[in-house]
Amino acid sequence: MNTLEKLLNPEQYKAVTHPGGPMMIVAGAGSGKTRVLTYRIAWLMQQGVDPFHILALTFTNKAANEMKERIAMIVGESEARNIWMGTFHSVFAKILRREADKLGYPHQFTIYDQEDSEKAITAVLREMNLDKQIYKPKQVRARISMMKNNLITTKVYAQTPELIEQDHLRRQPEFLEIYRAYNDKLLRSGAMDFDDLLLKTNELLALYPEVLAKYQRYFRHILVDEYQDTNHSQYLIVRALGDLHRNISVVGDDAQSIYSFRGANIQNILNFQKDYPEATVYKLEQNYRSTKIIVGAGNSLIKHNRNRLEKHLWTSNDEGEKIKVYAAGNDTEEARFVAQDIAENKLRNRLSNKDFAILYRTNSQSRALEQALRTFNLPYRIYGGLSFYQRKEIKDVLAYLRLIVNVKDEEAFKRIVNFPSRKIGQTTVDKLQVAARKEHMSLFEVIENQGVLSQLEMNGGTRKRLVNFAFMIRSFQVMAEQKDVYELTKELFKRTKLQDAYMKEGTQEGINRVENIQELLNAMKDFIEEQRELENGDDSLTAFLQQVALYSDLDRKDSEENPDRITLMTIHMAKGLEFPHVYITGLEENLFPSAMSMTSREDLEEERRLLYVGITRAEKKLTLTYARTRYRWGTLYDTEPSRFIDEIDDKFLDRQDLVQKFSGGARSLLEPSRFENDLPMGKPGPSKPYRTDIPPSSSIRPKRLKKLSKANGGESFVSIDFAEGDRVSHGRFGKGTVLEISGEGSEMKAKVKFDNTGIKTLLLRYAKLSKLD
DNA sequence: TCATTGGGCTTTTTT
DNA sequence: AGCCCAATGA
Repeated sequence: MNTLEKLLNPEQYKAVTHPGGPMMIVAGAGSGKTRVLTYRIAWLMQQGVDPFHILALTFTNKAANEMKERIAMIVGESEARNIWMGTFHSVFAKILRREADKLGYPHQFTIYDQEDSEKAITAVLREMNLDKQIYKPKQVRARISMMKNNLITTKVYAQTPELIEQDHLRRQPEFLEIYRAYNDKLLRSGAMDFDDLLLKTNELLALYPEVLAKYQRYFRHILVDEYQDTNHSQYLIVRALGDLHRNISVVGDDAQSIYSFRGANIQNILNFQKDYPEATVYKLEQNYRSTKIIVGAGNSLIKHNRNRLEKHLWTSNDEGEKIKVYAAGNDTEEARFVAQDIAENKLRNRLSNKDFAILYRTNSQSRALEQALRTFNLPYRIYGGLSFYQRKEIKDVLAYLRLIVNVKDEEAFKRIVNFPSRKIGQTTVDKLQVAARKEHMSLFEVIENQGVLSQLEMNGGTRKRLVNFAFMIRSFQVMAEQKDVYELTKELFKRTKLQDAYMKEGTQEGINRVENIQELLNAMKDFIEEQRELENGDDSLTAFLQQVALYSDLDRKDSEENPDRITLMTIHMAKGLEFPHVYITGLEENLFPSAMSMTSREDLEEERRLLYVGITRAEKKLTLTYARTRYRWGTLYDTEPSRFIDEIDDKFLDRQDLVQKFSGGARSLLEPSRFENDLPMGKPGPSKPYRTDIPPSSSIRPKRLKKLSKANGGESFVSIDFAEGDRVSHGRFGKGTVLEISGEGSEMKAKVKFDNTGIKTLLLRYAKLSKLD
């Protein structure tokens, strides 16, 4: 028996050493799917396959990085890093960048995120004089996205009478025209949206047989993780690229398909054997993650779905505790129960915060939970919602960089042309947009084109200011050739007076924004260092922007200061993760299952799979909660417990909700929970080991997230007293001596003379400064 | 052109 | 309740 055989169960072993040709691994939750993929890739390499010839597609960047690390431990770092591994989006963005000119795009094309796309659509509507009430930009974007994911280009669309008819029935007869204008705008902007990254890859492979042949020869082995969540566009790419060698391995679990709203097509996995008749199918049915109770509960729930592949998940793990079901009077109490339960559990069983996850259906549910956790001084980390790179101030700075890299980028242009104020208003931009469309140019080309610009009706001052703006961007371009991202951004920040613009607001928010930009600068430094450590690293501005565009909140590194935090996230984000103790909250009709999903069997089945994903995240103990009343849009609604609770076999459940008295809920309706305003800052107790430093503001979400990330810095450094003359050490600048301390609280700064790097003034809040004894 | 304010809309999930 | 945006006035 060889080593590999000892590490794997028989079925896993067979899959790992599958000789060649198409194969599908149907891998139940917690059955060692990642393990199999990892070993399979390592095994291939040990068989002599060159890492350059392996393409491994994952669902998140995080999954890709983790897998790479694990492979590196087996075959060595230098080999592992040459595997083509990443998300569909990032891998094909890279390939598209190489081949961009073939599609009429610049190599430096921008990637539009959802917000950019939506704004571009809004601009199209404005230019076309269409009513935003009838053509809701969000809806239009979603429909275009759906079309692109199914390879329905404007051309195909025009030839499909049913679609045109649909539009008339939907009272959106202009949809096709909007779709066209939007694409035209993207092209003129040298920009692709997320869906384009896949669609254009398909176009590239279809239009250029020699390019297809090149990559077909190149990728001798293709592995796809989370195959149940691939959409048609992704499916076609895999099929095209794999057609020569036919070494396609797909791994997935139809019971965990939860992304149909994003175009994912569960049929891809259900039909794999039809697509590849010679395919071998392996089934991983032993669960190594969870207790018998949890596995059993998951099975009993998913049984209610009709559309699925036959398999039976089992485990030899302990029986475990029954799943507690708790009903709270309202959402605040639900949150309080969860927080209290975690606090007790932690003490009783000597657990860490990171052993717990609180999952929910919608991001908006996180608010109440956050507040409750703060009340109990439990440190937590929220994933999702607005990621760092989606914040206004960050996008502002990035817009400058985007424009420097690609002057055609229209969304970037509009974002900053008048920020900080240059007295270039909407009216002027409208005129530019009209001209750009007419001349088939980008906005930037218009303002640099004397002929076109002089035709426009505007006063000389405005025209001059536009020319100045163009000149400034051009001068930054020159600067970008000599400086790295970090240096460039610092200089840019200074010259554009962006800082003043934020500070001028005179609000805490303005200060926070400047701090966030400081954090962005740190991220840039990290990026540069990281890339320079790599042999074939790329620390260019374009590379940075690309990474940032495809960055997801899950990719965010754990804070170094306090990684021990409770995880809060949507179930969607939790896919692929596991935690000893899991709470799933808000199990109510119309919330989970969502009200939007109750019209069709397919949608309802997807909601059920979603809960299945949630349940199977738990290793040891699972708790399900719901609230009898819940605030939605500011009004209190009565709720019904989710039908899914009753679908789980009763023998796995501890139905505390049925024995609870009704008192809690009813009273709390009359008087607001006494915990509501009882926040840690209000009464700072004597011993609060988990102080998270979050103010009890009723502030908006981004601000709160921001404070959370800031809290890391605060926590470990606020307590450190620096004094003049102290010897200190800094991660980047090395050792030095404190010359001066100024400012107070979060604004406290230290002027430090570093032995090798000179004098720097650091904001103690985020400077990674430590005291040397 | 810019700042303020009230009305309307929102919450399904995300690379 | 909170966010975005259009309308309004300076």
